Amino acid sequence: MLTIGKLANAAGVGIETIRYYQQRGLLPVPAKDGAIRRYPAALGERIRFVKRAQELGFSLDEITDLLRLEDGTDRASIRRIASERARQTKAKLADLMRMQKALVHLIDQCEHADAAMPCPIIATLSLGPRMTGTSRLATGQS
Amino acid sequence: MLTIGKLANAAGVGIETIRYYQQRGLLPVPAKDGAIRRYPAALGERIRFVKRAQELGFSLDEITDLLRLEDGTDRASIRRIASERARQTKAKLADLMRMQKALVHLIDQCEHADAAMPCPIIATLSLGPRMTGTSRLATGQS
DNA sequence: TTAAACTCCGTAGTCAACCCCAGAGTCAAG
DNA sequence: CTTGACTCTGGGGTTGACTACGGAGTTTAA
Repeated sequence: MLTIGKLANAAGVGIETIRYYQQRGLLPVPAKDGAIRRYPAALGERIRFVKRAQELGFSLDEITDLLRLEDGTDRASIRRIASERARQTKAKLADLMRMQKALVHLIDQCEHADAAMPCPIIATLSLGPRMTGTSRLATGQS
Repeated sequence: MLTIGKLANAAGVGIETIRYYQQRGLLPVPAKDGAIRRYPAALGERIRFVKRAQELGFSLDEITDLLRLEDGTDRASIRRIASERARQTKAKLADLMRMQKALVHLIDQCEHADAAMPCPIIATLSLGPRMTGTSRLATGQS
């Protein structure tokens, strides 16, 4: 049994992260032992589960779902969550690739265009997207 | 000269977006004509400039800089901003590609693994990243 | 002329995933 | 028994790009 600080340290996160995960229902809030709560060391694994899932792009909401399926028996549900993530990652990839292509193209044009002309980057932004790909790019961030 | 509503409509944004851009210094605040401000129709172009730059992934801060270089004469500065954006986009692309690759791999494993075994997706998240790529993935979103 | 629609300005809320702080209490070492 | 490191609870702040709200004044169409 660890104090919250030791647990945080062992799992490589901040204390606030643990408290936040408790609020979100990702981690249990253990009963108090006196005035202070004691955490099973095994919770470190759970925290690392969350962190690893985050590295794959899962949101805490999705990870909450994954944790409910943690026994690994409902593979269809798990796959559904992972597939949805893969789908969204793929979409974002497509967006970014279009952006990257357009950027590289513009920079290249700017480098090789006549020095007397106004900058092709500004010109393109001013006049509208007559760029290499035409489809709508995501405006948002995420 | 347009009212703010007409300008917003013409530029395809909400009124609040215009006010926000004014706060950020992306758009001027015209003097009042009586109790109401009137906007030159040409500001629509400026708004569309911002929106197009956003589609390429530029932040409003970067766009503020681009607007200061709007005359297109300082091509080196413009290229520096665009190149930095291209660099970051590229980095994010690399991250996303690693994620995507890992996800697809896991989903595939889950689909083809012995039904008696626990789900490989959960197993991988539980045991640690022994995945196809080893480098650190961005934890954040953005 | 009166009602609807619009404008002004400022503030506050949204989303995600935390981080930081204050003040009081508590625990372990010396 | 004191000191200092830790914990508790509750709150607010951060980032980016907005969106929503409220109440008062104003303009415009019927």
